[in-house]
Amino acid sequence: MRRNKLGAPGKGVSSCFCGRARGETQHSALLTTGRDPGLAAPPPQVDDCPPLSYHAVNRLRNGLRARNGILMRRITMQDVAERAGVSKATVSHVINETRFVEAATKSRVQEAIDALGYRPNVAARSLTTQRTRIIGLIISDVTNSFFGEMTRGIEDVLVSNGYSLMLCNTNEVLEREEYYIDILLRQGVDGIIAAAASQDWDALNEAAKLNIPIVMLDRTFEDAKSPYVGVNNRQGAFIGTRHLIERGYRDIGILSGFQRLSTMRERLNGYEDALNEANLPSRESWRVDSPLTIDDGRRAMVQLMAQEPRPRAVFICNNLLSLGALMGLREMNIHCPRDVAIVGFDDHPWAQVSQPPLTVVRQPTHAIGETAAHKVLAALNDGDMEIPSALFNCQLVVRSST
Amino acid sequence: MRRNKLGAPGKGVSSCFCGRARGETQHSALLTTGRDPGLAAPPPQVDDCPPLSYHAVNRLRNGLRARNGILMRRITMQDVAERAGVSKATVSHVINETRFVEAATKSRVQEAIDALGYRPNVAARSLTTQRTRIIGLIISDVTNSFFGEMTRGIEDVLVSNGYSLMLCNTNEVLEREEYYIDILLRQGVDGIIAAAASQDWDALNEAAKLNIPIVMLDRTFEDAKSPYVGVNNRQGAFIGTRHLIERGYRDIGILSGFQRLSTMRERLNGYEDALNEANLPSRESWRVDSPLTIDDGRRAMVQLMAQEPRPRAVFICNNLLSLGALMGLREMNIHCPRDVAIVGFDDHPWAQVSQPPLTVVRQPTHAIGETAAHKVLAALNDGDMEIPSALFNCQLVVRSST
DNA sequence: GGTTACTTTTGAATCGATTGGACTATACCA
DNA sequence: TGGTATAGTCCAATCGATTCAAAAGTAACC
Repeated sequence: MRRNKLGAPGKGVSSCFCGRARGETQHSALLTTGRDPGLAAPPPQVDDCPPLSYHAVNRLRNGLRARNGILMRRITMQDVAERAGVSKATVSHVINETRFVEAATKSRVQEAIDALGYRPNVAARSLTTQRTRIIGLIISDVTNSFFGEMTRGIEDVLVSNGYSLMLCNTNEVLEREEYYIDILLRQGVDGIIAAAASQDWDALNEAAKLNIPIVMLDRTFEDAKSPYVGVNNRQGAFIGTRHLIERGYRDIGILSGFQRLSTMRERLNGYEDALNEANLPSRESWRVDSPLTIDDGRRAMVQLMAQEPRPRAVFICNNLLSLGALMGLREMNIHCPRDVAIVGFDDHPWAQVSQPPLTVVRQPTHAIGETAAHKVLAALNDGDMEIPSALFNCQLVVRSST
Repeated sequence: MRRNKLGAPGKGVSSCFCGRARGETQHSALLTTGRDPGLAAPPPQVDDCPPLSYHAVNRLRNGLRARNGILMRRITMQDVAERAGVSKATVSHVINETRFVEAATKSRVQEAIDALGYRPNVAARSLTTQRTRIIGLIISDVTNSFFGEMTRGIEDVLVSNGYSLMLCNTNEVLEREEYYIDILLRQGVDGIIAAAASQDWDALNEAAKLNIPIVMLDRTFEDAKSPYVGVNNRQGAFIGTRHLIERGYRDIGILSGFQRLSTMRERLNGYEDALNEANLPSRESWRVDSPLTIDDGRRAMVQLMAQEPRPRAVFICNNLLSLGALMGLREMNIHCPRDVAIVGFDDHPWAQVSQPPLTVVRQPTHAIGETAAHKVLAALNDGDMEIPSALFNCQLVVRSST
């Protein structure tokens, strides 16, 4: 029992590190090493030192050594229990309020916690409780202000409920989405909020089988088995397009994203609803689909405006496309709104200072995020409750581009 | 040993759920419950069923029951081991490549993993390894495209190295920052990247004591003990201001953020460097500090332009302020660049389509994020290495506002 | 056949919490 | 006095992995 496991040459960790301090009064969490563990020469053996657990050794080797040379052993519940003179169980019950504990005991425990700066280990807790208090968020790109603002709304709600957010940007790449879902499941997230890149339930099904609540954000698809939070895209596109009609435009094109996204399909529908209502023809060649990036938007707008005849107004289905479209018009020296009017989808502060300030259909992004977060939490708190979807209405914000 | 712990009335969970399937050929992960666990009436007792662990019971009660009525027990390493006819240890070694395993054994294990759809439990792994492969990111607000883009850069690097990102928005509120740091430490993050709201090392010191690598993002402060990744703000402000001078402007004001942020102090310095170089006076009243929001920027700009005499050019220290400033000018009917020229800090696509398109000092946001991520990972991989700070240069992008 | 050396696999301890059941002490009542 | 109820704690099993030390198997050589 005397042999010191740290004595092996080459490890370079001082064998003076004797594991935890014993005795009631020694509760200092700071232990110092005499030598720099980075060096290769074996330290002198000190034999009246109990062996270290391999975990302790491992931690040492892995560098749990503060740069100032002071070692901080992790404070565990056991330390708190010893200092307070109670059992681990009691400490746990104080922390989680899972059982009644006498006031005097409770305050002794609390003092010990404060004095030692105890911080529960979430991994250990998760192992028993099977919950992590982490929610995974899958979106295409935080850089897109639309997703950025939703993310913010989600995070606000989560943090005020004691949950953390794990962020995953898929860039609309299916493989990346699948990869992330796998990662999130390994991490054991309690729930997932997803603006899915995929078009079916397959990728999310893994999560569903493990009964992890899922909330579909922004988009959904036919066979989705989860609540959906987003806007009424058809209504949004409808009011946007109708606004153009009311302003007297009759030749109205649409710059849309790929139709595999439910949002884009619905927006196209709303656009056509408005045209139909006004008995205006919908011209095939004025309907341009494009990937949802600024540059693709620019190209698509150029393509649209190069046509003969060309539309006098365009409904644009996404903020990145709008931005690109403005760039395209600038390139072609086409003036907006004189030569062509524009209504965009998604509002953002810059739309107020663009040339021209953009008329847009606004989505309540922050509220959508908040709602989505509330729904995952609701599902977590009551696993059996059917969580209804939430559909927000869009709002028309009229500026100078129409 | 025959009594069934699930028999307690009111729990409403079928006692037919007998824990894991035994025997070699039964490896189906799907177990069905006969009744809806949501109902209150106690199910009939089935006595030849071994007792469940209280954890199993707990999980059941907590609703690990897929909505389609199919229960999926979590697949553990033990299951894989049994199916492959080896021990847990061997499975672990196959997965982590920690020891040589014979090719035949290895492939048997791999088959079992695939067949069962085994997914390691990160919490359990973290408990022994003391690592989580999670990096915490503390920023003020993802909604700010500057942070959004850095976040993106960080996430890209992390994910391609098998790490996950936990996102924390502090809104520049100190308490929130402290709260988050505590949370991150409980979660046991491996490292932290922080655009700190605080002005000293206190908040981060907790993390430093636990020897968790920290990278300061965008800002730093005097006593910071960690590497810093950001831009040379002084140089950036210098070239921006000098550009104004070169364009012939002599009455140049500055719209800045609070001087407690290192970035803002440096930018003010750069601005003054440029004025000094040209022997231009720096007028106290043309130096306006403002909180970093769009609306505050608008107000500050209005205040600045209401002065008599007023500056003929303004250097603006942040993208939100620039946006607000443009709004303010629009309100006051002041034309840019005719009445006042503007150079902003931070570039963003909308700066190309604003009225007027903005001349800006651009920071390589994505690269900053990537570098920051690389630095935490480097610190993790070699705990003893001194990680140097990285300072990027800014780039002037001339558009029409000057 | 026995010893040694090496390869491959396994048993069991461990990480740091949670929690059901049991234990102890005191109070209350008959 | 003895039995029961209750309040307050504690013991020990458990979650699902990692990893040390050692066992089991195999080959080589005398």
